[in-house]
Amino acid sequence: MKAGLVPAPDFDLRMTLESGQVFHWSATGDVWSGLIGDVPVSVEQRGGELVVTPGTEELVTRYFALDHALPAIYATFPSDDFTRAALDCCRGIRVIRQPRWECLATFITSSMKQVRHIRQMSLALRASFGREVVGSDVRTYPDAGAIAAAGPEMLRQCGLGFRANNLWKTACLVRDGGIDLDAIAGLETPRATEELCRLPGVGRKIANCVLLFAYERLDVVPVDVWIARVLRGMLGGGPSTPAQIEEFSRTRLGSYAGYVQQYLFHHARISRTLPAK
DNA sequence: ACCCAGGGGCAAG
DNA sequence: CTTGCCCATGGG
Repeated sequence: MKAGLVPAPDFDLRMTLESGQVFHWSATGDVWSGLIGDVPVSVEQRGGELVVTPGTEELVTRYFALDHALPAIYATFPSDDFTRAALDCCRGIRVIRQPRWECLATFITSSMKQVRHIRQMSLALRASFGREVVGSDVRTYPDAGAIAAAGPEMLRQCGLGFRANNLWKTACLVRDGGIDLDAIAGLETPRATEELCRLPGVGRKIANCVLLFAYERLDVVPVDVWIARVLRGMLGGGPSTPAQIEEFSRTRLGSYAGYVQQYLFHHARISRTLPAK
């Protein structure tokens, strides 16, 4: 691999970073700057290659999951009109491999917030409680100890509202060993879900976000208001309870249902109009 | 002024 | 098993 060059077939950097998975990258022209963990990285896509900060090639490859065989994953997608439209629109989005705590904490703050607000809170938390990194405008995501030490009132000043208590309590549990985020990687998905749902502010939806984005459970589907709408459309009217929607997502979206979900989500969000039946 | 946002938790029916 | 309500904030 040439220094600073990373092969990136079947990849769309911009859409991946704008698809509501991570919230701390910023673009100047076509050059994206951010942190992968605590490593400052600059990334620019030129066709099927990425120009990256020299020395970060492997890190970038792993973070953006450039080893996922996208054509094979697409082959498992269902063939309905909704999914086809989403794929046409969003081809090249990859499900990023995120740091566990950063992902968990960020999605605890995400409840009943728009993507733009999640980004604001994330950047505020980083600015207030993260560590400065040479070569990066954005600070690291504060670890559990830093969030726990900050206390709920300080967290609320970052615009978290009622989410401040949940984030603080969860941070205390993580810091004090009440839960082991690394150990969850070794659990079967149902057990892992159960473990995550013990945490304050974590229910099925956020647990599924964390499992998909930080534990590489690519079959898991977080059902938010957008996905619920799309899946209701796929179901074709009638009464569709949350339980029915979950069931549908598990059984009808294939073995990479989490990938399908990510495409449906981003397509619905950017088109602002649900695909016609 | 009103409405909604990548929800969760708990009480009540 | 469902439905209703509250939590609190920012942006359209």
